[in-house]
Amino acid sequence: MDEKGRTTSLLSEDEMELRRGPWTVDEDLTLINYIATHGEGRWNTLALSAGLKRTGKSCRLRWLNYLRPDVRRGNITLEEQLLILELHSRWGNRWSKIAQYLPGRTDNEIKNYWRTRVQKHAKQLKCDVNSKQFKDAMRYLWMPRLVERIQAAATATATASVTTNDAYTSENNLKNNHMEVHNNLKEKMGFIEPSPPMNNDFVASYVMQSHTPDNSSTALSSSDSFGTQVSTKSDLTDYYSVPVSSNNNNTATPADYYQPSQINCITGTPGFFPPGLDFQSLDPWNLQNGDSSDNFWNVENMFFLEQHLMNDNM
DNA sequence: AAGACGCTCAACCGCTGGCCC
DNA sequence: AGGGCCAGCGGTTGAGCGTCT
Repeated sequence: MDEKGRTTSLLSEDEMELRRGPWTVDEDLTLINYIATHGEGRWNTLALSAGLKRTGKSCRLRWLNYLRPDVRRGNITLEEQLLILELHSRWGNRWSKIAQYLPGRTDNEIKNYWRTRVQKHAKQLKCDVNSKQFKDAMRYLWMPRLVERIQAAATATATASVTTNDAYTSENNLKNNHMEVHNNLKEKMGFIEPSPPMNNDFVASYVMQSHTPDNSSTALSSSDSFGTQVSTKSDLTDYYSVPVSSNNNNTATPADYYQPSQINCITGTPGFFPPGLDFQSLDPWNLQNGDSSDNFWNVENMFFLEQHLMNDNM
């Protein structure tokens, strides 16, 4: 018998009477205590040594997705949603890769978010989640709207912080967290941003890229930037190397996203938006209420998107 | 009140690639 | 070189819960 724990292979699952299904509190405590003492790794032997009648796989999953102390619980934030949408547009279903850029979130959680929220909307629109139409809708409607909501929330919090030190501290912590996420992203990509925005730079980068026509021909003009193909480093460099205009203090007006001419310029897709459609009159979002991106899929937007998809399919 | 339905998410399954012997 | 084991990944399932009718 070698030191790699091959003793586990000598026992069938039946012989070990392995448990399946939901974990009990006792099992959780056993696993936590064992890892606290001995550390992670060698999951099959860990399961045996800890006296858990679980497969190593099951132990690993329970630990990584639930018991790990740095696992973040709670709703996916707007910033996280934006990041997920963006990263998924670049890497496709590479959940673990995407999860690397959302500290504390697991690949399982992101995958579930995608399947339950994003794919649901695609289904409602009767289109494939991987179709160009849906991806366009995501990038040109959903994501810009997320940016707007994030900025609105930041503005509201900043205003409140004038009178509340605690709120100020909290906001700073939030910003620092986002900065950390984004800096981590840049660091991993080996990209040096030329002129970092002052505020939430990840969000700001969206604003700047969409306000920079020159850039539209690179990162945004083609459906190639969606797809499931793995993005190259140069793709990302293009994405972040947006010439920073005079507006580097994150005060760009998100409403610009909704101007048809600009969007057509960006997409290079004539007819994507109906001529004369006043996007600014489409304000389905309630900035004061709710926190869910689901708000986007209200009657007006659904109608508009369905119309677009129908036209596109004809 | 209760059954149907839909949603969420923890957990499982099957596969793959890497490592070790 | 080839077999066996392991960790990790993406896809899928199903229990639990809330909402609707």
